[in-house]
Amino acid sequence: MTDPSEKPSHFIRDMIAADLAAGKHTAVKTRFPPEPNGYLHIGHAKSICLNFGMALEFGGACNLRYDDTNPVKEDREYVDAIAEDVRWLGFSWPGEPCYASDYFEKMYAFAVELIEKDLAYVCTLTPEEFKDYRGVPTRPGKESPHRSRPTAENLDLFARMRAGEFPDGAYVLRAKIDMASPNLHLRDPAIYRIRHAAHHRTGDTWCLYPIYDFAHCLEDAIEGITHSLCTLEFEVHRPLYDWILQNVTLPKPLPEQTEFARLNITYTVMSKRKLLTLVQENHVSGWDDPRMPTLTGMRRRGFTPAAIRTFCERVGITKFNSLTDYALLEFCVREDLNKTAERRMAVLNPLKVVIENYPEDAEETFEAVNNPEDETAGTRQVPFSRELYIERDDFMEDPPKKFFRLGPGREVRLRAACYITCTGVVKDEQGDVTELRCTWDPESRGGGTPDGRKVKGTLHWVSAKHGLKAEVRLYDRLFTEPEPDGVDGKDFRDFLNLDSLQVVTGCVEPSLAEFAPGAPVQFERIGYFTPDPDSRPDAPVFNRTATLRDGWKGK
RNA sequence: UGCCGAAUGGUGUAACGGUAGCACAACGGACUCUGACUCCGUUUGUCUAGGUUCGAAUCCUAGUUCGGCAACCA
Repeated sequence: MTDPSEKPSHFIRDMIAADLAAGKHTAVKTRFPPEPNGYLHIGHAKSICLNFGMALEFGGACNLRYDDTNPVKEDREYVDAIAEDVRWLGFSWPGEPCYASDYFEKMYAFAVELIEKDLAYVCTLTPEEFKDYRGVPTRPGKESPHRSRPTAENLDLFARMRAGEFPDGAYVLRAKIDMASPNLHLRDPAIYRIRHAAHHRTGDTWCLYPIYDFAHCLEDAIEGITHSLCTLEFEVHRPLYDWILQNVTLPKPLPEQTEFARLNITYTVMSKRKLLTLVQENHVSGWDDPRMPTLTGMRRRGFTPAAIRTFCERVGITKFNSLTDYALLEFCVREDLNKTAERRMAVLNPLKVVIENYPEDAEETFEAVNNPEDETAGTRQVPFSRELYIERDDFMEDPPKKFFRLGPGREVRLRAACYITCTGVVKDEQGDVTELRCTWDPESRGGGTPDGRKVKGTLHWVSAKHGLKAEVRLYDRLFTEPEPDGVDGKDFRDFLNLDSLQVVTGCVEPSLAEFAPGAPVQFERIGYFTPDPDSRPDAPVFNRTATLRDGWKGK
């Protein structure tokens, strides 16, 4: 899929194609500019797929750039995790990642240029005064008394700000634009603030840091970005983005900012702040908790890069604030995993079955297909013996007509093995079923019989003697509300799903011990799983990625 | 009551003045050694009101609704 015409169009793809066709640019250059203050989530994946995707599609390049202009919030830990996540998603960037902090010296020079052009001034209003002077949307602001400070004095003060002569917050550099603008961002916005804080890369070199609006457009220009794609909340910043670029000396063409709607998915939250809260308050085990919408969490959960990329493509790119159904994400993983995951059998809620007419000490193996969707996946041998486990849900003592599974006197097929008929039910004092007595038909070895009789149900099973005990972590949506952060007067934590994690001990096919964390597997008739990093061959742990679709649902 | 932006089935998206299409979801059916997969079918839509036009989801006007913006955050 390298031909853009094969994909459904969206306005950004159309715009880039038009820009290229018009000769506005000779090559496309985009960037993905995360701030290293948290882990990447599925919302970032949309942006990553867009930015890297457009570059790939049009034969250009996309930079990974850390927008690290605020040392108090950023950390090295995040830098490494972000690069790993982008790579995992399947994208690469030219050379080393870029850092806004690499441009601090250049940015400083651009700030000096603005001062020299009388387009910036040092202001000593306190933050409270600053806010007061800015005014409100419906009323113009008023000009700072320092607005007319002479250029030489501005230059001197700005140099002394850099030299560390003043404490945090004492002075700020402001762009001189228009205090009466209906756009608040144009009312002489602050562009540099004093922060005596160690930066994760530049250390103590600086105590003066540029603010986003000033820094970001310059980062784009310095890197020769042609299309600066960001989310809708920056739409009102665009006039300032353009103003900065137009008022300093820069080669043309200048980068242009285009905004698109961020991703929202039902039953989850998508802000770094809220995700951080979940981590800090221990509602989840960490950023990589499989219930988190973070890429690291989804990876641990068993989501594949291909599934996430397909999802991002299907969600589309628009300027409309939408809420995408989690079911679409689930569909995308199932679609991918159905083709790639090997099948195995695992019983999550075991019910013992004794095959009365099967010799006590005998055992044999049956050949099972690893993946019906992929012949090259081959087959495996599955051990069978007199005592087995089946799923408790696959038996009903008094089943309704439409129940295809096991019941007294009923015959079913054991997947890849043989037919069995239930001949007796053993119960404990409470009357709960503890064991099933069955007989098998040796003629049905392999799953069919010479007389050609049909059975409606096929059950998965595990030989009691050969099966491995495994911890299985069943994950469900983290929230009970489709829009946990969209309910008036309620906090998103009010909607945490207390049953989002259920841990069971299952009995699994021996061959499952060989699976490595991240490797996808389908437990037949149950769902898609992957071993957790906690998993060990002698103590396997599986995370449920997604259930299988269930067309029966117990009706 | 300021500015910016957006409105197409339950959800997400396409159409670029010429038959409103696709996907997810839901429902029904076929197939089936996974009640999976696959296949077939059904239901549901252009925010409202005017206007331009042979013809409007698309262009114009007015309105309605929703989202964003008042960190020395990004």
